[in-house]
Amino acid sequence: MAAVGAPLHGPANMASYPSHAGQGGGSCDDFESDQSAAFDLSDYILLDEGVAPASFGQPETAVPPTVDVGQTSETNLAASGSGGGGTRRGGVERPRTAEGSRIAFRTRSEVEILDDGFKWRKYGKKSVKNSPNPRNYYRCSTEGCSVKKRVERDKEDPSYVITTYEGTHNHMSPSLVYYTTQDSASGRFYVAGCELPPGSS
DNA sequence: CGTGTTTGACCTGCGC
DNA sequence: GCGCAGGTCAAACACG
Repeated sequence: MAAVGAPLHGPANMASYPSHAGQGGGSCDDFESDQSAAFDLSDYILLDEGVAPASFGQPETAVPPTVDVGQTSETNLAASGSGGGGTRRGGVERPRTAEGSRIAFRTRSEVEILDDGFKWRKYGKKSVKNSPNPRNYYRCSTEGCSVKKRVERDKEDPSYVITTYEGTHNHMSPSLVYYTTQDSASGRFYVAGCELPPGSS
């Protein structure tokens, strides 16, 4: 079964993964107000075996290995090309390291650009066969960070945006640094709270 | 002028 | 071996 998370709003428990514009302010109230911007995180799907993204805030033991995304009725993400060839990706399939962990989110949003606090640089746009909507390719613009994400609208419900993250940030989100903590043992980042610590403003 | 976006071309892998 | 499809590159362009 696919690791489809329960419907979520404003991923306060997802340190560096999708949220929405306006998060720069960084507070619970912001998440509430985000909803007015037509953002609703509906599903999250782990596409790849391996550790959860460091900033995802979950021990990797809690992460189901190798998820069959194709089982997700509305989110045939990796299966978008599985009709004839499974995940036939272009030549650049990279080794599955921690950098190669992938996770997809399905969010309801009017805008495709979900500001997760990181700075992304668009490097490509491609129309995909099984979807009338083009797929956009972004790369984390932080130097030394090779995290990528693909953004496309749900072919079945264009009101949903499917965002696929690939890789793990090796740095903190500029907008989340205020309320996350780093585990000294693993070096991973966890959400410490939803409010800015005193004196951080 | 610097930064980011757009867009067509190119590369690579897979199915037939 | 060929064609198709996805992913990436890079030059041109737009904007602040």
